[in-house]
Amino acid sequence: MKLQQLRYIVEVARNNLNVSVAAQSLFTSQPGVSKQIRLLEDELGVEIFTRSGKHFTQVTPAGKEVLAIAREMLRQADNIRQIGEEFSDPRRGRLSISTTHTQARYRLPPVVGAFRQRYPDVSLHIQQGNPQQIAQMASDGTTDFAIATEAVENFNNLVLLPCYQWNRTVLVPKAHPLAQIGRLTLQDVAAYPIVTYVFGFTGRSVLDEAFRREGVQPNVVFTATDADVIKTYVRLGMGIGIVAHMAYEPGIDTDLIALDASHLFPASTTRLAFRRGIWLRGFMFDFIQEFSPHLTRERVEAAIAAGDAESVEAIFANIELPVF
Amino acid sequence: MKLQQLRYIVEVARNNLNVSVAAQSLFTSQPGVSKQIRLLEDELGVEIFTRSGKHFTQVTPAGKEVLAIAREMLRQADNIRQIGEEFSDPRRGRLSISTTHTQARYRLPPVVGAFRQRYPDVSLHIQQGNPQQIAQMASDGTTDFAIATEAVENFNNLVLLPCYQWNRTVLVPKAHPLAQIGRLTLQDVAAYPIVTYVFGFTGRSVLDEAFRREGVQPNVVFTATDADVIKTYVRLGMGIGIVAHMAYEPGIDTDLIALDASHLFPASTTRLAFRRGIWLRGFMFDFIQEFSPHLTRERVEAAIAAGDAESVEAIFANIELPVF
DNA sequence: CTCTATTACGTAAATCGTAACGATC
DNA sequence: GATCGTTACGATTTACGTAATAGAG
Repeated sequence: MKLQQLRYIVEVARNNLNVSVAAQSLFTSQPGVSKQIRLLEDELGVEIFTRSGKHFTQVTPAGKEVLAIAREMLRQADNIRQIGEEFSDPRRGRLSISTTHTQARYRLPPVVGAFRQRYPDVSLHIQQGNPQQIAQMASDGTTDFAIATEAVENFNNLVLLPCYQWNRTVLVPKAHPLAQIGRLTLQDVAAYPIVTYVFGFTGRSVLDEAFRREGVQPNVVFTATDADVIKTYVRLGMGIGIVAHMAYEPGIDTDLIALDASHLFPASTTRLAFRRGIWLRGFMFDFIQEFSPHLTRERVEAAIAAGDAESVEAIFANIELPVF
Repeated sequence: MKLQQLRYIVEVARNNLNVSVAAQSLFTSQPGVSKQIRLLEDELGVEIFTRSGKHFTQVTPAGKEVLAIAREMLRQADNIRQIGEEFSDPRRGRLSISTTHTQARYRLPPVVGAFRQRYPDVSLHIQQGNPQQIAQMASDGTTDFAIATEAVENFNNLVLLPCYQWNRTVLVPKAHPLAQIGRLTLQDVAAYPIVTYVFGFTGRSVLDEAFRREGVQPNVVFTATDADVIKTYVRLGMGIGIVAHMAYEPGIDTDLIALDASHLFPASTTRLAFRRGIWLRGFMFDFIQEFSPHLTRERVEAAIAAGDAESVEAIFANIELPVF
């Protein structure tokens, strides 16, 4: 059994059982992959894939189990490589993060700035996506970290770290009637057409739930995945915007009035997630703490050591999260 | 990085950093091992071992971390091999168990008999030892299962399955005065010299604790690690025996009287343990259930899936264990 | 002086790529 | 007929063993 062979079967499984495509993505020849898979199967005494003539048709039951362990082993091989890089040069490396527009646009810039100053030789890769994709990327190892408010809790191989809580703000043009009201009610908000996030993004479900609970029917006329687009349409007079508070930039959005809505909708919690079992480099711990000062290395390690989500919750039960 | 290289570094670490000895135990040449370790270190960019001249002196910090993961990977490679064997021939294989004399002598024989009948092609290897050694063997992979009453709970990489509870019996020769007493008290027992287990064996600590709590000073004149020896000395008139109830064999120990002591000492729980992360073959599940009928495959798998010892306890909280 | 790791080097084996083949859709 | 995996075969690389070398205790 060779690591190479495990790499081959995993890649073939990943590419819909197409050996040719797998070979290409492995930068090697197709017969080589074919041969090595056969050798592994001979050694183990079981077929990993079932063939019909010259085609791989499915993964055998034994193959399913072998693949699961093989994937785990390859991840551990990655971990060993990470250890090598960490100890040979702790200042150089790579950090990839999948996150939403809201985080990338409003919360991450100062964190990234400070981090880059401290670790100029660490290349940072930020990938945007919807919450589901973001969590998936961290879960399957495409990215190191996922930062999101939704969906991360649906993957049970992710370690979840609560980072901060945030509330919502209603944005209106200066001349809007609501700009004169002292304290908003849901009825006030529902009286006007609303521009806000698409479902599944940036706590949109919390919004819907709050209206539903009050028995108020909001008139959502336009949705977008990010606050920049929402603000644009608020400026066009299409309606009032409901966005995450951090999306309002005081020095820049001077033509808009931000009305606090923290009493109308429950706060949402943004979390940083990474796959259980990855080996975190020093600069990764530092990035986490830069993003959320209360997430010290000790606490993150405690969260990793904790088996299940409940034990992780317990670690952070007594820690007050910042609120934005 | 090759699995072979990982095997080499693990073996060198296991053999007090002596490459020559490690090479011997790997049935290969010493320069080969040396070379491969160098190649791995070059690839990773860190030294795994520190050298002073021509000697390996210690494991580097990076090496410690690499070794931990390497050991894990090699275990997973073993798991893959197990899967191969399971699916190519589920009836053939090997099962090794470390256990105490008490289990091997009184509890296991019928289980082993039934198991051998069902799986004649599975070779069974039973190793005896003291509870500490038994748990250690399962923990480091020397054996698949450990079956013991003590010590297994001290290794946090073991999955513990409660199998049954057992009480103690006082053994006396037929002519002994105690043979006339209806219901024993601790005072009755303490009135005579006692022959029982060595400390650390077969629930001896429970014994001591029960006497201490009652403020009674027992007169232990002879200790042994197994009931056969204890019975021999009881027969010689050296004292009364206190043994596990299952050590009294009605048809054979006809010259001894067994006096129930279940009300004097709390029951002890015997557990079956195996290292977290091993892949259990079908016959292993069957062996477990043969030993403890309530340990169905479903429950064992649930115990494996549970992260920590508390979650495992919860699974068996509502299950009544057999009492012997 | 002994023990131990490294270097040197030759041999054997494994890996990989190209080309040809055979089967499936 | 296009796609895809297997077989065949040759070339390169890699791994391993023996022998010689060099550093520590």
